[in-house]
Amino acid sequence: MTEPKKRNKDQLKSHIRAQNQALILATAERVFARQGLAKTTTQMIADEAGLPKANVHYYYRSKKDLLEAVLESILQLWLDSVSQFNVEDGPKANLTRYISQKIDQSRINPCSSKVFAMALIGEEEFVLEFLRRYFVGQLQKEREIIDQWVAEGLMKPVSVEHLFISMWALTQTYADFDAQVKILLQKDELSEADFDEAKQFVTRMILGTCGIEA
Amino acid sequence: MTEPKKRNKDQLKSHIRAQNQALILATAERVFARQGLAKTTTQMIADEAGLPKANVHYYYRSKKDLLEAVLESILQLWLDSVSQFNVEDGPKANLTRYISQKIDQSRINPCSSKVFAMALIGEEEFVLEFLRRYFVGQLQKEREIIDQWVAEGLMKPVSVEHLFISMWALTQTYADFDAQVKILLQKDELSEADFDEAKQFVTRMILGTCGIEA
DNA sequence: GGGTAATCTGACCAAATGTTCAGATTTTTA
DNA sequence: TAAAAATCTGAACATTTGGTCAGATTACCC
Repeated sequence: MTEPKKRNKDQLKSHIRAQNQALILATAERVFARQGLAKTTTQMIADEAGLPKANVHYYYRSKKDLLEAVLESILQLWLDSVSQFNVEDGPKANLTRYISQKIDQSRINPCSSKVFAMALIGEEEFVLEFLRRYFVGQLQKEREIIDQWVAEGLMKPVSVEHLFISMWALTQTYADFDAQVKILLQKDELSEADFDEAKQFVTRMILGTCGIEA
Repeated sequence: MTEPKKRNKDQLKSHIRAQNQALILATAERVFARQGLAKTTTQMIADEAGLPKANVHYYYRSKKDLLEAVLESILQLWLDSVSQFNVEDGPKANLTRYISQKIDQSRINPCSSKVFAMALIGEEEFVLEFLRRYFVGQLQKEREIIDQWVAEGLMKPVSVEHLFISMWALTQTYADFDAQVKILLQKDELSEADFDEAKQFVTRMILGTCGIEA
């Protein structure tokens, strides 16, 4: 069966499973990002992973299952690597760190970013459900913190929703639409320096909007 | 043949052709935006247009041809409706107008915006070629104008590339990732008022970055 | 109204693709 | 080491899909 019962409680013994699943997930993410979600075939993923197609289907029953597993790993990665706001450090440090972490993510793992964007623009129910479950509550927390900062005179009042929409748009555009960015910047590949410039530009923009001195 | 010789010089007489092509293009754009480029089948487009599939293929030899025709019409629309910078009016009026026009476009024709974004994220050669041919030169013109404004002390010096990347990201996110925006704003549909708010927010942000008083 | 060009369309086809499955092979357990 | 569980895989299948085509129908011109 595709979901075999563990022989005993120590499921770590099944390292073959973990290893192959990781290989398939990483490969699938890359192929999805390069080819687009619908254009990608299980055959492509299998070939690139060096496995027969039937073996891929042994671990992931359907293409949809595989895509959702990829999306889940992407979302998990993000939850792990973007830290939340903490009131004490104030708006400047928090916003700067948030933007820096988001852009680092886009640079270090552009495939993740692109697959997520593709799923979002294609309105995949899986990611919409995640956003509904996670982001709405998250935004509420952030709103409270920002309100507090505003009350303390640490920043100007701004629309929290539009602020986050803007930060997402600005930080992800460099990964998601890298083809466009590369053409505008007239570069074959984006260097770390380009991302650092982007980081500075976006940070200055956001801090300025919040009335925070740079 | 698919490319029939016009019977006489007055090709306007062939209104059937023009009419059906327009119907197919408009329908295709809608379906592409809703389903994604690869998931869309010529059958879907035909059904939604109320035509047999073979009739669609009579006007557009292949799916790729049809997609490119759609993209071309989208790009043409944009060239027509976003006016260029003119030095005399100064940075504030120009930037404000540019942002306003871009967001209006996203609101009035969300399908166009989304199809373009899908093609861009999928790195369709057709749009990349357009960007190379058109945008690079366009950016050069805009850079000269902005340099002039900076020299006249009308605005702070900024990276023109990042400025335009930012304006594109900010103005299009409301159409391209409307699903995400709707969830964050907790609305079923975005109203004109939402877009106006976005317009103000983005404008304030960009003007601030350029050191222009609001 | 007759002839020609243009348009339309049902039927068909070849290729691609997601998925299944039976049996071979390997790994783990007892 | 033998049984059992897990993993692997070539081959096959059903469906979908882009695209074709011959013949019917309609529009247009003289």
